[in-house]
This record gives sequence, structure tokens and C-alpha cells, in this order.
Amino acid sequence: MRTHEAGSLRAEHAGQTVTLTGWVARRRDHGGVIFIDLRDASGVVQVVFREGEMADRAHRLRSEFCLKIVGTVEIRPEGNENAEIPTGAVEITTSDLEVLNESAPLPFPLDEHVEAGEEIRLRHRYLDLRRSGPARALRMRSEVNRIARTVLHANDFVEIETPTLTRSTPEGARDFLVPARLQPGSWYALPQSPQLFKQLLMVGGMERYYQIARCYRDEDFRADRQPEFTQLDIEMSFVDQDDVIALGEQVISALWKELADHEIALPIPRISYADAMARYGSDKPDLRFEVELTELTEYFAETPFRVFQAPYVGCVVMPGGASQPRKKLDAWQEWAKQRGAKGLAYVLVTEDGTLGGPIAKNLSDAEREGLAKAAGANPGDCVFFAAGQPNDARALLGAARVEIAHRCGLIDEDAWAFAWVVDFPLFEATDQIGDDVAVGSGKWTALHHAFTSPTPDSIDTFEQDPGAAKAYAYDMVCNGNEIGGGSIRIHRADVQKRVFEVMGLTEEESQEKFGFLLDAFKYGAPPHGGIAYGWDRICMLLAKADSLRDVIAFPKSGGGFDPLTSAPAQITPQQRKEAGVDFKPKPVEPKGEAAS
RNA sequence: GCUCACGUGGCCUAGCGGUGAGGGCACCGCAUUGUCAAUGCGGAGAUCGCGGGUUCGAAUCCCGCCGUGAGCGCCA
Repeated sequence: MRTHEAGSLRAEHAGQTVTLTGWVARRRDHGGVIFIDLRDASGVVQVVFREGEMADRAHRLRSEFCLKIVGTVEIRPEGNENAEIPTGAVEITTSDLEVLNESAPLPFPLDEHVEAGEEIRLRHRYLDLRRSGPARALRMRSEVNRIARTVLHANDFVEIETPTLTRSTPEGARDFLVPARLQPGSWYALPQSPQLFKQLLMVGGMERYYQIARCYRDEDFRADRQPEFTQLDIEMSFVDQDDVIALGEQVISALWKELADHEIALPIPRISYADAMARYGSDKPDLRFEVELTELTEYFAETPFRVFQAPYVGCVVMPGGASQPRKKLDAWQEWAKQRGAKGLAYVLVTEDGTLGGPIAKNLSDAEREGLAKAAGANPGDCVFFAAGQPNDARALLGAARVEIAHRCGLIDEDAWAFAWVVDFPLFEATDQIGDDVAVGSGKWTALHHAFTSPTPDSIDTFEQDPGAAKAYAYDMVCNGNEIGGGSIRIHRADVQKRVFEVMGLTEEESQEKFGFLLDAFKYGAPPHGGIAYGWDRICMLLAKADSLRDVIAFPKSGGGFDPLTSAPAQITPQQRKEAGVDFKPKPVEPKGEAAS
């Protein structure tokens, strides 16, 4: 329909007759001369209508009318250039105008300068996407896919699709369920990830698999969480941890090089889980700033202060924090309570080196004496303490660390800090977590997932001390976000059974849930491992967006609601009947059959 | 499930115990020959999220509900 794209026109096109299509971005009507900013996917160009019939017809144009125009490219009169836009040197003098489609008045302005609420924008996402910001985010996401595919194809990977109507996968989240009409009472689960399928593909000899895979988890919302989300899912045979990590680095460095103009220094540094927790109070530390936790359990071993008579005492220093007004220090208490802590003890280091704050008087003289040095605090700093179980206290301090960095402006927003977190524990005690979704019923559950291999050091001994067993697992972290994670998998049925046993999964249960996988392992399953990248989150980081919603074409809002289609929706009684959602199982039924 | 914040014409927003609920954008009409977030004049458009309460009087204070967002729990 068109000869050129609006945003592509430059001074060198002057004199050419062009046909353009696009939308009315803005109209500036001066009576005898009317300017239209015509927008298509490539950008915007100014179209001029002068007196007579053209001006009369242009007068009736409104925002977002869809047009086809024929005109000549002309250099703008001297002094009228617009340096703000790429096409600002030229304008189109129109000889023909066709309105392809009119537009109803807009529900919200598609103005680059005015910000409309998210709810209304998502309800009319097709309009929101005409704006340059949202459009750019989706185009960038397409590039993210392209670059990853290029890297993976260069490494001989095979792109394979796996089912979305399947059986529950053991990722630990709640499943989305789909009733099976042909088998009333039986349900499909949407995959939380293609985990088991990709392992089966390794058994199937595909050796190098990847997929940009949609995953589904029925959990509550966050700004960085959606009920359906995308992973770049990768699995490789005959590899160890270093091979997967090297491949993962190739993908990520290609993305950041092309899309963020950032050369990631390879190899990406590694930090052990234990180190990350001890120093940053997080398994996804933000390494863009220096502040670290200091453990003071030893220091307070003989403390008279009862709160610090705990299995773990640690602190984090807020530079310059001693000058915070009382109100701000109280706000920190509120902040800590929000996180389920009792409070956040603090000590202020005054300029003369003495200690202030409510708990200082509870400490012994000796403790007060050496505290600033032990905590690494300088005069004028504020020291926050947490005491209790190591995990809880460190998590609180880790969160405080991030909060301090924000409040003190310690974060360089242009920085990219990558790291691998490695040497995860294989198991996690179930009394530390709500075990309603844990696989199995034992005292231990998998920290990563149930198919993660113990490291070679732990593989023979993990039953004796499950808490000490290390997993062959790794997470990639960027600026405090976990952007990917993976592991070397168990490929032997006997090891898999032993792991299930530690997790309290009986032979019968594991056979019933994962029998197909255990069966597959009987037939010479190769050693394999892989990684999955949180694709939405990576796109969000690359786009410098605040929310996952910005990099998803049609995102859900809170509560899993789609503002555009109003899904989820009620179903008709007929659908209800056919779907068999009200099927009541017979009271007594012998076990067996494929259905569960 | 918990905590906090917000909900005022289509959009953005002011008002925080007595107002004719004010403004900007959009919309309709008129004017307008160099703008680029054009401009000027005129017009229409609001049960102030819903329900209850306090008060002589509520958009404004209180309670409940709904919706949205952020955080926690949960979730890699």
C-alpha cells in the first residue's frame, strides 16, 4: 500500500513522491495550513495540508484516524526544522488523502508526555502499544529471542516444543489445572516448567535442547511475577556444571552486548550459597554496592543483652545513618515489622566514637568499646542488628542492606553486576518452610527441585547428613535479581530413588508421580544438566522497565485478571457439564489406572 | 492469608467538615497560513468506587465491602 515508511524519510528523499500509511498522532490546525504528525511503526513524519479541499478534509481528521496519503517530500522552510525528531528536516506536502478508518475518541491520551494509569492502558493494550515506549519494549523482546536463538543454533541446539497439557511437574508451586472432558475427574496440569520433558529429551538422545517455553504457576502476584511467564529452557547431555555455565554465559553476554551495549567480563564471578547468605543475606545478592553483613555471634558470646543471646547475631552498617532523625529510625522498626521481624535493633556511632541509641546501654562496657571496629562502622554511621536463627536474621539484614543502598543512593543505576551463586544445599529442612506444597512428606525437601544431582562429593553420603549435602546447582544473579537457574540432574534411577527417600517419598508415591521418568532412566540415560532463564525478567532488566507487565504483550494484572479480555470468566452450565468439573469420585475406589 | 497506599466527568489531577466540586487534556462548535505537547473563544459532560454510620451539614471524618498498586507470606 505504501512506498516508504514514515520514519525513514530524510532530506535525501526531497522531491520524491511518496505514499505513506499510518495514524494521526497529532493535528495542528491553523486554518489555511494544517499539520498532521503521521505515525507508523518506523516513526513519525510531519504531513502538511494547505488551503482548499485538502485543508477542508484534513480539518476533519482526529487522533488515531488511520490514513493513506500521497505527497511529495520537501525540505522544510528555513527555521522550521525540528531537531527533536529524525524526520525533522522534511515534511510531506499532500496531494491525496484517504481515510482508511476513522477512530472513536480515545479512552486515554496516547501522548508520550502524559502518563495514563496502568489499568486503563492494559484494558486497551492495542492502543497502548501504539506508543513508542511499549512498542519498543516488545520489539526489544523480539530481539532478545532472536539473539538467544542465534547463539543456541550456533552451538547445535535443537528447538523443541513440549506439551502444555500435561501432568503436574514438581517445581513446588501450585498447578493450574484443566479438566479432562474425556476422563471426568481427571485433570491436566499446565507445566510449571518443561523440566521432566527436557530430561526425557536427553534420554531420547537429542543432546542439546532449548525452548522459549511458557510456564504456569498458580501463586500470588508481585511486580516481577506473572501467573504465566516465559523461560529460555536449556538442557544438555554429557556436560558438567562448567559446561552449562559457559553456555549460559555465552547467551547472556550476547544479549547484554547487543541490547545494553555492555560487555560482560567473562567468566562471571561465582559465589557460594553459604558465602552469599553470610555476606549479603540473600541467595540473589545485589552486587552493585559494597555494604556487607558482619557476623557478631562470637563477639556477643558473653553478652548480658538477652536479645543478642541467640544462635546468630549480625549487623549491617548504614553509612552516615547516625544523623537520621528519631522518626526515620522508628520507620525502620516499622519496616522490619513488615518483614515479620520483631524490630531492628540499632546503635548510633556518634562523631566522638561513643554509642547512642536505645540498646547501647544494654551492652557491656567491653562490647561498647570495640563494637564500632567489629562492625566496621565509622563515626556518624548507624549499625543495624538482627539476632535469631541464622536464616531469618540474615534475610532481615540482607533486606536492610538493599534498603540502605536505596536510601543512601549507593546504587549505580547504569551498573550491571552479574554473579553465579553455586554450591547450594541439596535439601532444605521442611520445618523451615510451609510444607504444603513440598514434594514428599519427609523432614527434607529439595531446595532446587527433586531431580537435582548431589555434587560428586555428596553423592554417596547425602543420606547421612542431608543438611550438609551440596547440590550440583547454580543460579545466575543480576543486580539482585535471580535471572536464571539450573542444575546437573540425576540420571540414575537408583540415585533418584535415594533422593526421593530422603524427601519421604515412598516407592509407591514416586512410581505414581514420576514413574515414567524413573522408567526412562533405566535405559542408559546420559548424564545431563541444564538451565532455565527467566525470560520476562531478563527483558525487563534490558528494557530498564519497572514491571514485567511492560515487556509482556498482554499481561495479567493483580489477581490473575486480564483487563483486556476480562479473563478468567464464568463458564456456561453446558461447559460445566461437559468439562466434568463437578465430577464426584466414587467413595471407595481401588487404586490404579493411569488417572490420578 | 496479612500490612500499607490509592479510588473525583473518557484521561490526568485540585479540593481533606459548609465551594456553583476547580483546572488541564480529550470530545462538540466557531475562529485560525508555519506549527511541532499549536493557539483563542464558546459548549456539553461527575449518583466524588459501592454500602452503612457520625454530623444541622460529608468528596472530605469513622466502619464494612469492592477494585487497583506496593510489600510480606507464598513462589525460583
